[in-house]
Amino acid sequence: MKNFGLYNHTKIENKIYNFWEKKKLFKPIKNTKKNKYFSVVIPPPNVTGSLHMGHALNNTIQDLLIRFKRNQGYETLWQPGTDHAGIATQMVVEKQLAKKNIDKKILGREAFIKEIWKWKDQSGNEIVSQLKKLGSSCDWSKERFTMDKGLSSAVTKVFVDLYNKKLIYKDVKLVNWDPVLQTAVSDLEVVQKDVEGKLYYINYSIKNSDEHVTIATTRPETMFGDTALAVNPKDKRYKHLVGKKALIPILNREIVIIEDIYADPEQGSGVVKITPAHDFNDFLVGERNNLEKINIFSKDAKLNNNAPTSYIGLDRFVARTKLVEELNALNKLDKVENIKHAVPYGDRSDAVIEPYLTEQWFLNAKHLAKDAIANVKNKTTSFFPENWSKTYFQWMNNIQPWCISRQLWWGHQIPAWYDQNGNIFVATNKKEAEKIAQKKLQKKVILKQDEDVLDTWFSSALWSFATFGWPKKTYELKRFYRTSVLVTGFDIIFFWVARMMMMSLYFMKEVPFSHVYVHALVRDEKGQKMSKSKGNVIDPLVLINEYGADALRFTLISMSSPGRDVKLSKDRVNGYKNFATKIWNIFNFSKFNKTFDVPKINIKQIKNPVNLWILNEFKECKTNTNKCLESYRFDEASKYVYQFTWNAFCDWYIEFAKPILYSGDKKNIKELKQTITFLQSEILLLLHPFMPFITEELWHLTKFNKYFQSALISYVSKSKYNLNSIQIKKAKNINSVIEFITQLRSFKTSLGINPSSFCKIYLNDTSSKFKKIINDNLDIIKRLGRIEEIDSTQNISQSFIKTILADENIKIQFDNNVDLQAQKILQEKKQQEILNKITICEKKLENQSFVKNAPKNIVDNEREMLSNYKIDLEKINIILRSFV
RNA sequence: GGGACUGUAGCUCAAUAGUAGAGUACUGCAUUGACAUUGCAGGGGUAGUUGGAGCGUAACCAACCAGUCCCA
Repeated sequence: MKNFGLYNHTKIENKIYNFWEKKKLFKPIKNTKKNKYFSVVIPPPNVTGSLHMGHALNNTIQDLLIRFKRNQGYETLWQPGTDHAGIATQMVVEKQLAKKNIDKKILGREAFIKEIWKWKDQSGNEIVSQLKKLGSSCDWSKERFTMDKGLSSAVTKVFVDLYNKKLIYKDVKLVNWDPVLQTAVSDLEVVQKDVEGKLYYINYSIKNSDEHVTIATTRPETMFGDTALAVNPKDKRYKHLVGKKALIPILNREIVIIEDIYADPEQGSGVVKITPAHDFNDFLVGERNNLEKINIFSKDAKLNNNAPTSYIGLDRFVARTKLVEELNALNKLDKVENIKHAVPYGDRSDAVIEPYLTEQWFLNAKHLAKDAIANVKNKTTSFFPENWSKTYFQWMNNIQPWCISRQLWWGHQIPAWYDQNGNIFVATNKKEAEKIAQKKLQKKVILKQDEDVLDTWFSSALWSFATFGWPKKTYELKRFYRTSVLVTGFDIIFFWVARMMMMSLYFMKEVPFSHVYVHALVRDEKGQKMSKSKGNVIDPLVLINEYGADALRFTLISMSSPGRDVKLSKDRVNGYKNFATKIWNIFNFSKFNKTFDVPKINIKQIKNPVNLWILNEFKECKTNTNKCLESYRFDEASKYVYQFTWNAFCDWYIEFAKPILYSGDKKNIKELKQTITFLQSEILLLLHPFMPFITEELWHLTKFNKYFQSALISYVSKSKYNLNSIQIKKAKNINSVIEFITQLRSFKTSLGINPSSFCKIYLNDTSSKFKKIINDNLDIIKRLGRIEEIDSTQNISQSFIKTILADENIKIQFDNNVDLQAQKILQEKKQQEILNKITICEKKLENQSFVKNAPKNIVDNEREMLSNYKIDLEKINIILRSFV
């Protein structure tokens, strides 16, 4: 075969991934160096999930880092897994059963959970196969699940330990209650939405008085649970009412009028109704004033026996309508205003959340937060970008008790048992609980386990150490904890990062990760959040099919600027598909021209300036890329590799290489081939973390795998080189060559001369250094500059144009007639530009405070610039004079 | 209400306070030995506005304008 054919990502990607998996190349390769390890735990996607752009970005970045470190010889583990997503999963399976007309309540808890496991085994791992499409090099043999045996026993142990330390406790409190799912949810699972609503002004009459007060509420039905009215202690208007009784309309129950700072004199009438069982603020007022808490709802948010008879059993919104009508009829409704206000919704059910009084399990997060705050403050764990630590602190400093119980079936059932008297026994299993109970009560007791399960995030919080086998002292735990970096989105800093910090510090006595890299949200090209309802969702799998995983990865990486959202457009992805094609074709070029040699090189022996130049460029590129990857500047890193590969290597170096290749100079050709081959192997290595599929495929097609006895994914680079000073000088000369060629092309274009037409160049007015550079690289200059002849001796006297190229006075002769007027205008334009620069420089240098205050090197630099500009001006003036 | 962030070329974004850049789009030209998924060249900037500190600012400070997000 003459070449490798056309680039076709669909033919490559699955094949390569299967190869990696089959050869078990994602497994860590052990080494004995203490700190030469690199580990990442995956943010476990929901089992119900399917890959969206957020996942794609998140996992691309992790894979980039993992592959980068793996190629550097680190013992590298990317720990994968999924989470059981309590509510979401239960909902999915419930819906499936509903289709078959099966009610989960009739089915019963045990059978229902069996159904969920069945579903999980059949279709729960879609997300994993999608992660593979992206190229994720997780060690799948270590895949974990938050409900697997190991994690479940870790969860139990953690619960029992924290209970025994009194950090987990039961409490009757207001919680966010989801009346549709009929479970408590945490603050974080509640979304505040701004909606159009109504503010109802209701008159409460004062007992034994003609007076009444008006209170305003958005939820009038809660008045059945009122236990007080409050006024501000400083509010003189109502001083006379304090201590008196008011009557709840319709119900005619007496409630007391109290003073409390919560009442804001500026707000409405200044009187506020207090419903401690149905409002978080009122709850606190109730605690302060020893008010009764009257619950008026049942679990599904229908009114209970505490409401008037005609309201019992009505849904909260039906009751509201009925109540408003009745109040109006009784003349108790002062007015109704339309307002916009924030209403809490459940993020899963989209139901309006009710503050609801129940007994739940809580974790004393405030206690655990102390260490978690301190370790970020002292940078044991640092955030990238650093700014996100502020968000972390803000939440941690105001942290509330974490409600960890959920009234669901799917999840870790709480390891607490009750006897018939309601005594609680917390233990790792029923037998243990019985033992404890027996010891305590001195008799045999029948125990019943708590029906509730734990919040899914409770198990996720153990992810950073439980996935390594904790509490067993495994090799993984010893080697890979603490993990190197956590890659995550800012939206789960509270949900997950903060909670992992707390749990890990408590149980491992060490932070879970050294770095937290927080990446952005992926938006559409207009900067809008992707959402199904807007219909602007771009499916990563569609992009992978169309453009290839490599192209998608490179796009996401290159757009990950810190502090910016990723605005994704298909055009960009297509652009990087072109980049992949370019890479492919450069290897085709080599194959076609038989430039492949063994990728071995003795850098010290390299003499040709173009080879030295590209080696030097590569070295700089690699240094810069590595630096950027270490500091999480992925956008910059991708820029370096892109520019080197396309601009330096393909556009310039290969063009330089052609005249050598087609010459008969065997020695020169050999050196060239060595350089090309060496750099092609290095380019594949450099690009591998960004574009793993195409690079691995080419690594095999070139047989580099045979030579290096390793697949690219696990090849550890050892090449290190420095050019000596003579070599560097030669390499730098090529920059002058490039400058000369570029400016010559530009000059031709500006004169309207066909750039492909040939010209003659006379160098007799140029410096001897420049002459040498040109003569040393004559072939490539002639070819790339389309120059027929370069003469440095003759002084021609007619039909030439003078110009400045690469800061040198050059005479050029063209075959066809040249528009001298255009040339003159061009030079005059340049003259003006230089004059402007000279003016700016001079002004600066005339400014005494600049000369006095600015650092010496800056002032010197300015002086040098000025003198250079003056030289340039003189050169142009000579040229302009020749037109006269 | 509290907090965080952003405003630079048509678009997406860079740049230690010291000569404002890249990708892409656009315009023109090119095509026989890797590649039109290409090459070469070109135009395009009152740095959101206004003040202030500073020899000097896109960058620092303040206010305002516009927008995004988080918490309540």
